[in-house]
Amino acid sequence: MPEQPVRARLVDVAHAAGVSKATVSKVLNGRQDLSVRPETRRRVHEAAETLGYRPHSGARALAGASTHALALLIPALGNPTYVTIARGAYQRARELGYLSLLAEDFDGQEADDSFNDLVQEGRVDGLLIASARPGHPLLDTLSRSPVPHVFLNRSVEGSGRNVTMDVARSSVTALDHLHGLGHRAVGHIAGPAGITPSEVRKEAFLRHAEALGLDAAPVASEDFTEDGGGFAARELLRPAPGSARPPVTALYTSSLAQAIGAMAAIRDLGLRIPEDVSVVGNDDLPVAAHLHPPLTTVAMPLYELGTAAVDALVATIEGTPVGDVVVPTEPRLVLRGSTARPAGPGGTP
Amino acid sequence: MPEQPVRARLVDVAHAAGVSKATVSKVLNGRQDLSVRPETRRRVHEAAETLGYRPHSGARALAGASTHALALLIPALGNPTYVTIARGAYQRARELGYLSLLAEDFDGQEADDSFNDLVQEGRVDGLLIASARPGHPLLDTLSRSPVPHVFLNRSVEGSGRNVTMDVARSSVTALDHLHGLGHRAVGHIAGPAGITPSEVRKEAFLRHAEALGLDAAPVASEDFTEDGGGFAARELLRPAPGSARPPVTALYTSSLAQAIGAMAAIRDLGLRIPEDVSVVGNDDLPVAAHLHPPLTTVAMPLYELGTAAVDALVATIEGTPVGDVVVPTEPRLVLRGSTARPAGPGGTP
DNA sequence: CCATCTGAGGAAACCGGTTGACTGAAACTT
DNA sequence: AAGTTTCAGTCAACCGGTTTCCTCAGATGG
Repeated sequence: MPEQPVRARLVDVAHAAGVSKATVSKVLNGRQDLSVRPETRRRVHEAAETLGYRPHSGARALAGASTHALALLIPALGNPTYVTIARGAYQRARELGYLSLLAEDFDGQEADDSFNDLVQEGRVDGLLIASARPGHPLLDTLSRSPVPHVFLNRSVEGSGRNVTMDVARSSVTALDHLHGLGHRAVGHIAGPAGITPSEVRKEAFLRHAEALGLDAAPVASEDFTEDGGGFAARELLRPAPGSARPPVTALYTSSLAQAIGAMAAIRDLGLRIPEDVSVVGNDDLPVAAHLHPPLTTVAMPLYELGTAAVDALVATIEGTPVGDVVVPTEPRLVLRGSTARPAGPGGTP
Repeated sequence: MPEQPVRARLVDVAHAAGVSKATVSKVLNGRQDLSVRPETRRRVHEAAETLGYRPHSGARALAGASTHALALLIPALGNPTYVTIARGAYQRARELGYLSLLAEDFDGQEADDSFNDLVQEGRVDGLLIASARPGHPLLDTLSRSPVPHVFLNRSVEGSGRNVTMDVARSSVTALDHLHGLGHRAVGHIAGPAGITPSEVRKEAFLRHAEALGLDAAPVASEDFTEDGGGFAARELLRPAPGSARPPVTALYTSSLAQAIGAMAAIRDLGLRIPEDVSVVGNDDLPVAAHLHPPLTTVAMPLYELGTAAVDALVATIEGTPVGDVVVPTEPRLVLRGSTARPAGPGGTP
């Protein structure tokens, strides 16, 4: 039976290794302000190993050191985008000796619940915040409190703590694809106003649409949900007065959920995908391949966003903040069945 | 400025209220082994309030008391089923003065990572385990360790710690619906073998199929994923040698993801939903309404499962375990467009 | 009138780590 | 040979709570 029924404590390890608590603590934490013989060091590690020693996080935190825990605050658990981010964060945190916890920071919540529960009660050393939005009470709290934190995905201008992806590039990638297929009128279903990636994606879309010389590039802003996507799709596809056909031949959405909602709406309108309307979604998640038709998406480096955010946060915790970071991996187009050449006046191929 | 930049500690509250640390601790924890004047009690609460006092969880844990935190272990973050469960758990935990953390307990992980990180390091008082499966290393660890825990959704026979839903009833509900529409050959896409709700659902399906006198009730077991559902659907719909049409007119799936995969497969086979094949899924989540066609589901009381599990765990932590629990709320049929009368030899309506 | 009881609250040990100051021995200086 | 460094590690205070005895004043009892 290799494991003890009771937790091994620091003094147990010290006793087993024949040294003092202080020595064990310093050795295990790899402090260099102490000189130990290699042989002693080895004995300590060995004793810790065989006893299955794990430091009590509370005791550590109390003693002024770190809890070695971080928390990732996400706006909606149900949004699969964050699953990938969370996995990246968890994995990287583990590699750095931290534990990454997950908390939903939803709107209905009391102002600072998560902050109080996690930070005020001393459970974590820092926050990865993916739920920032203008006016979020948390932002105010943070400005008055010295807790290390970074913003990921949704950034806060001027904070110098933003970890983001090249969202503008994703609009360019999507538009290039549609343009290459022959589309000359493309609608964009954007996310809510005020949320950074929404804004950036939208502006990049408009800019690149102009650069490509598109005939039309209307935008509708809605929630990141299925309903939002459906609603926006109906708006963008409504024929102009006097016309019989929709003003655009393709839609590019801000989220995968919006794409799902948009596809349902398109069909409700009696239109076919991709024959009448092509659809490109953002974020490549497993479900995209199982839609009908399978959805062409722009795959964002979500996993890397998680790892990069942890790197930035840990650096901040350790006193060497790194400033704003943009994940270097470029968005990548994943081609599936929801996009095709438009059936223009020129005739179907 | 109502909030201090630095955390208020117990002694600060004590000082502000003009009493000792001991008194504050006892008053705030509502211990009755101490008699205090109502007026003193009021002063203490008031001081704690104005100082925004929050006890340091680590200090608490160290002093032998509880951390007031629980962890919910789920097998897959991406599975939206658990989102609803997690919300129920979080909310109920909060009402009981606990914090519910979320951890993914995935297969690729080192044997007992979550256990070590959360329990061994003293971060939580108990575990809500939704990721049990036969042979899971965690089960072994738990049997050697006295950590309070309950199993939810997936149960462990004989543990006396299972919190489940009336899964058998969901099969009955689904079958009754299909039978009522006139279906006489229904296939069931079950979950993996060995996982309790899968087994129970499958057996209830077979039993009730026999009770209804169905002509055929084949079952295919696959993963809870889209791919699993697609694979199983192809198998169940394969015409018998010498026949041209599928052997069943309806499919009942174990998970929502399976239903999505099955729908894609059905269409790939050139069949229509619901004209050729009706589909009923388990678990009613937002996306079900946005599929094409919208999916008829059996809504399980997931939120209640989360709250009930927390109730059971907290009871266990406080020394009064409650034994196995079945959530009383009954599964409910949510009628949408994926089910219809079968187009039998008797002709389409 | 002194002993006892009860109500209201306090003193201090303790939980398991971390950390800066300190010590004893050996090695090196001069 | 005495003083100074360096090495290798130890001591003990401290973090912020909880909990187990205590104490002390006033009320009660005989």
